[in-house]
Amino acid sequence: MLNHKTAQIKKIVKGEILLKQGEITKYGYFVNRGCLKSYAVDNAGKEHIMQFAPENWMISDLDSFTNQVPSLVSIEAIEDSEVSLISRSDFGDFSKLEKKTLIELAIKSRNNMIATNKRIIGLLSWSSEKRYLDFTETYPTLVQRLPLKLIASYIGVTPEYLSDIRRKIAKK
Amino acid sequence: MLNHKTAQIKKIVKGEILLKQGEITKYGYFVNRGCLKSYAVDNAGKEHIMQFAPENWMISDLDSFTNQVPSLVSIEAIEDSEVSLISRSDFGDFSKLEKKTLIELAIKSRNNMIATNKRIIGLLSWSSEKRYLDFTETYPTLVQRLPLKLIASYIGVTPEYLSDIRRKIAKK
DNA sequence: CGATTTTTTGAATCATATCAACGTACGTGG
DNA sequence: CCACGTACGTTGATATGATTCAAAAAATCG
Repeated sequence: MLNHKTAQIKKIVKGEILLKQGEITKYGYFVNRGCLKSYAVDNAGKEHIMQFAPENWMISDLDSFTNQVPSLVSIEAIEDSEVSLISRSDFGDFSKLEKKTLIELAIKSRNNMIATNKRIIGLLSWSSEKRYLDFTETYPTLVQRLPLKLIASYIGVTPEYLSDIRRKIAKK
Repeated sequence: MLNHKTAQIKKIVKGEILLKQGEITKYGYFVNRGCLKSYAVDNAGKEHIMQFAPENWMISDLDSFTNQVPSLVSIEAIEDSEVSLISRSDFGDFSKLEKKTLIELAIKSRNNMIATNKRIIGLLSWSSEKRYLDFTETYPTLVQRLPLKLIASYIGVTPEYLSDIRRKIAKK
C-alpha cells in the first residue's frame, strides 16, 4: 500500500519512545521488524495499552497525525525494532492517492474497524476472563511473545488480576 | 456518498428490531430520521450499547455485513425512524465505487476510527465520571434526547450508578 | 388522569484494584 | 559459565468502585 521502498527507515531499541502523549505527531509508523505499543497514561500514572504493532502493522495516533492535535497516546518500542516513517505529505491527502491505493486502504480500514468494534464490545460486555481468552485466540503469537503485564494492560486488568485469571483457567 | 435517491427506504417504529444478534445481516442502515442503537446482550441478559445512530449516521454490524458472519449486535429503533437500506450489491465491493466516493469513504472511515479509538482509550483509562462528562461534550444533543439508562449502557455503567455520578457532579 | 417507564435511593455484595512481599527468570559483565 | 541485578510473575490481605436488588419517587405518554 505504502511505498516502503522510498520511505525513510528508522532503527530503534527496546524502550525508545517515538511519540509522547500530548505531543503533535509528524509520522505514522509501519513496523518492518520488532514490536511497538501505543498507550495512554492515566491520572494515577498507570499505563493502558491501546494497540500492539508487530511486523507489518501500522501504528500512529490517527487524530494527531490527521488533525495535528495533541496525541492521546505515547508510542514506544517493546522490542528492538525497525520502522518505516509515514509522513503527512505522503499520506495526509487522500485525493493524491491512486484509486488502487484507496481500495487497499478501504479494505484495511474496514478490517481494522471490525477488529476495533469487537474490542469495544468485549470491553463493554465480556468478563475479563473472556477478554483474555479472546486475546489468546485472536493474537496467539503475541501471547507467546509479550510479557503478561502488557497483555493485562491491553485487556484492561492489572497484572495481578490476570495472574489470577490464568490460575483459574489452568484449574479447569 | 451513497445514492440515497435510489436507495430503498423503510419506516420503522420505536422498538422495532432491524437485526438480531446472531443473524447474518443483508443491510447497513442510513438514518434519515429518528435514532437507532446497536447493542450486544451479555450472558446475564444485560444490554450494552455499541453505537447510537441519529440522523445522517450509518449503522450496521460491519463484520456481518462484509463477511456474512453472525452479528455480534442487534439493531433497534429507539425512536420512530426512517432509514435507507444499504445493500451489499451497492456497497460490498470497493472496486466498483468511483474514486470520488472512495475518497469520501476514506475520510468518513478515518473520522469514525478516530472517534472509536478515543472510546477505547476512555473505556481503558478514564473514570466512569470522566467517560460521562466526555459523552456530554461529544454528543450534547444526544444527552438531551436519550434516556439516562441508554447513556449509562453506552459508557459502560448501570443506570443506578450513572444516577450517582450525576448527583456527585451536581454537588460540585 | 391512570399506566407505564424512567430515575433515584439505600443496603448488601461482588469483581477488580491496591499494596507489599516473595519467588522466579533473564541478560549482561566479569 | 557463574553471579548478580533487574524485571517479571505470583500470592494473600485489604480496600474500593461498581453492581445488584428492591422499592419509592418522578416523569412521560396515551
